[in-house]
Amino acid sequence: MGAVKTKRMPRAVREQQMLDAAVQIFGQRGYMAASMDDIAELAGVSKPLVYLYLNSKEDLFTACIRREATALVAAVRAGVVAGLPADRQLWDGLLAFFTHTAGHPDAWTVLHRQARTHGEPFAAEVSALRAEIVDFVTQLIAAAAREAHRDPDLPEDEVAGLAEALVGAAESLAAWANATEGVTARQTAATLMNFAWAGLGSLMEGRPWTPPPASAP
Amino acid sequence: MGAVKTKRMPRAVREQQMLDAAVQIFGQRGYMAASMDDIAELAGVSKPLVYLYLNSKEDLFTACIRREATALVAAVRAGVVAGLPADRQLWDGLLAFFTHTAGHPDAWTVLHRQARTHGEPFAAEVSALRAEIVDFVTQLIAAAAREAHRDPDLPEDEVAGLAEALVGAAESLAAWANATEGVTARQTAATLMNFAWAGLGSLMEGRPWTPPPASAP
Amino acid sequence: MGAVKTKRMPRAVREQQMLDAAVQIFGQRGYMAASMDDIAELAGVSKPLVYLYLNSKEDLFTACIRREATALVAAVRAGVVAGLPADRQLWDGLLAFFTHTAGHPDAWTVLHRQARTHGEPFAAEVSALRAEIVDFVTQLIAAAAREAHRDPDLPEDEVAGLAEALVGAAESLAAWANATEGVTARQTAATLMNFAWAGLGSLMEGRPWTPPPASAP
Amino acid sequence: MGAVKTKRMPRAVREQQMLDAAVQIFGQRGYMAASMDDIAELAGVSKPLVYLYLNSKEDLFTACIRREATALVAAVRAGVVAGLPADRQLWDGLLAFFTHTAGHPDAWTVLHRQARTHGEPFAAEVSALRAEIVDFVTQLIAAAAREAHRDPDLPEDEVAGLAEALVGAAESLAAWANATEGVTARQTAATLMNFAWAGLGSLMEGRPWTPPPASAP
DNA sequence: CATGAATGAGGCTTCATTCAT
DNA sequence: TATGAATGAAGCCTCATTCAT
Repeated sequence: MGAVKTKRMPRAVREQQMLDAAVQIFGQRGYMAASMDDIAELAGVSKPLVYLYLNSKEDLFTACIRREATALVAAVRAGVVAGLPADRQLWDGLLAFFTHTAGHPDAWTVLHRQARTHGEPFAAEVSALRAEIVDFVTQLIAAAAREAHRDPDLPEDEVAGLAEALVGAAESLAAWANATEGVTARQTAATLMNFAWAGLGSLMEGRPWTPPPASAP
Repeated sequence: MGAVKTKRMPRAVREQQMLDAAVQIFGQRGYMAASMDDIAELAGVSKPLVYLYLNSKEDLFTACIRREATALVAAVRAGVVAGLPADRQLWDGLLAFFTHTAGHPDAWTVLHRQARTHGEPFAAEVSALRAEIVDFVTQLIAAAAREAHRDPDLPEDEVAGLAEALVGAAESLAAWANATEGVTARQTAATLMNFAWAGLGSLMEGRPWTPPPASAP
Repeated sequence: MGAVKTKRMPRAVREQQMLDAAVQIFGQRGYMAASMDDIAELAGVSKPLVYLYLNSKEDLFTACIRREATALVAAVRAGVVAGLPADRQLWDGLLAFFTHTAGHPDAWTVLHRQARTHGEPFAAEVSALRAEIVDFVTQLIAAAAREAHRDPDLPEDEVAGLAEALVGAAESLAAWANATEGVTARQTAATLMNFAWAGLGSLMEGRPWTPPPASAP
Repeated sequence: MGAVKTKRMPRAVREQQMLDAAVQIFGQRGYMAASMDDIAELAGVSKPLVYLYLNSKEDLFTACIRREATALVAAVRAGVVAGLPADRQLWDGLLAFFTHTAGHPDAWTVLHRQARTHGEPFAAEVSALRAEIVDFVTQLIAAAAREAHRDPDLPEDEVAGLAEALVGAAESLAAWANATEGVTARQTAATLMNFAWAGLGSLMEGRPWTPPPASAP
């Protein structure tokens, strides 16, 4: 099922084939369990060529992360139109996000699970991606609050926390959706929008909620 | 750094030491990257003893998962008082959850990331844990709705979806809180409570949110 | 299925239990694949006791060989009555031999296969057994020839070769009979007696056979 | 002592070197006691190369058995000329057989002792070899009987039994000859030929032999 | 540009054997 | 007499990585 064995391709193309194979193997088997043999075979090239182009397993994995992170951010960016209202932008962003993760499940596994599961060279790569998305969501939430004329009373901390929670939920849902049969990206996005927008409180007459005081030790 | 090298301990004690070491190593390095050598050394015993008591790397990992899953469920149960109002129960549960995950970060990594990242013997172990917690949350949400006299109109599906999303967000936040300096369990719990209770929608005049129609392809 | 676990038995009895277990395990699994753990467990004692009584795996194996070799020789001796004609003695010996090997298949495996398969400490033990039996057969053949008044013309070398061939065939047949369902010791002995007595030549008018001259190199 | 260390040989050649080494080590030490390290060292290569070419200890052993079984059958076939009388064919076959086993003692040990001593993957391999030889001998015996005009009265069963016994004796003798100083293949073949042709009965007036009735228990 | 040949290092697992009680 | 606790050593196997062509 690997790439058709064609000889003498330009380097850029060969590299992409290798990355395709690597993402698939890394996503399905995990970083440590993936073997360079398997990747080379799936890519339809010999192992020394993989080393010639991509140096080492670590570099290869890093290249995968970078390529897929870039692609994911680009997909989300492409889905959002700048001038629209905040909730519409959030919806569009989520839809683009879940569409991309559903379309590239191995890539999402690599980014969400494998890269974070293994030590420092890789976790940092994903942090950039995540930071960018959290930042985008933070701005949307702030904008939404502004549009709703709630500007005076929204502490920056709380916005950041909400954004973090929303992104965390989205990440979780993306993995869950990929692992579950018959869930579309639209459905996943709608679930999260409902959760975020309506909340549980709205079920209960909107009365605000405050934590009880910490009990004495 | 490892356990003090004491000779001739009863089997039960040694087993716990081994599990302690294993959780730490598995949590920090991942299942595949963890070596039985390292675990044995950290536990202060020789490798054959680890095999004598715990059979194989796979069995050792499973034992870790089971022990930590049991401990986590027990901690959450212990934090919740049955008769109180639903929102208070949810708060108490979340607080206990985040307190436990913050106090046992390696254990949480093992449960949340490592066990899920590697195939079927392990994922199933965690599913039981997760199912139990989702169930608990589902009942709380239903109870909350009942308390708020919203009983007629809450489809079971929606409650289940909300519970899923809430648990997913909690899982993500636990990992995030462990990875972030200076975040207390109370803060993490409060963030999630706010997100879940107030929702984003309450920021915006409470108007319900509906997805736009899918654009033509 | 191991020996019933009874405490405080006299040493001699315990030792026999251990040897019983060892013969069974060595016979079924082979010397190298047999583990002292398995033997101790089957014998119903702890491993250190095995070492206390029998020193080492090598010594244990040697003890097995010696015990079984002695028993086999004794069985054959007991089956033969001194004064009878040579052919009757041979028959009785073979019958006793095949009866014993059929009744103690693991012991026969240990003697015939395992002991010879592994290096020098063990092969020597079995050689004594074999030498004794070959010698017995040699004398019988010589006696038979004498009874038949063929004394002048039977070179010692040829007698020895015939004895060797007969014993070899018997060893082979014992293993084959144990591995084959529904073959009795009598049948096995009869097969060999027929082969030895009648020979193939008797099928062909008894004309003697002589090797062709070696072809020039 | 090992093969001369020549680098970069074509795969087929290296594989034969490895099999040579494996047959020697397996034959001298036994399957379980042989270590892949020793085999690799004797072959003059690193262990991973052995695994790359031959997969596993089990596969390596099987490859040895197959190669040596094939070679032995080929040697016997080459020694026999089809048109000659049956006794001459049998003699030629035995001579070729004992010549080959004497020339390749380790190979014979592998086939006769090691392969049979260890369980099912291997025993089956040798059974094919044995079956082929038994078949060949069976036909020769039948042909000999026919040449001697004994066609009416030779039950198939008896022919088969005689062939079994003859082959068993040959196998035993081959091992014995290899273990005994100064015995040539010609001598071994002659011993067996005499035993088979003349029989012991011819020493004793040719009177047929019948077992005494079983004694009452 | 591309690869067949080759390996050092390390991981999982098991075993014979001993000590301290 | 008897054993639960413990380990040094070794074996099978795999992998990332490099040469020489």
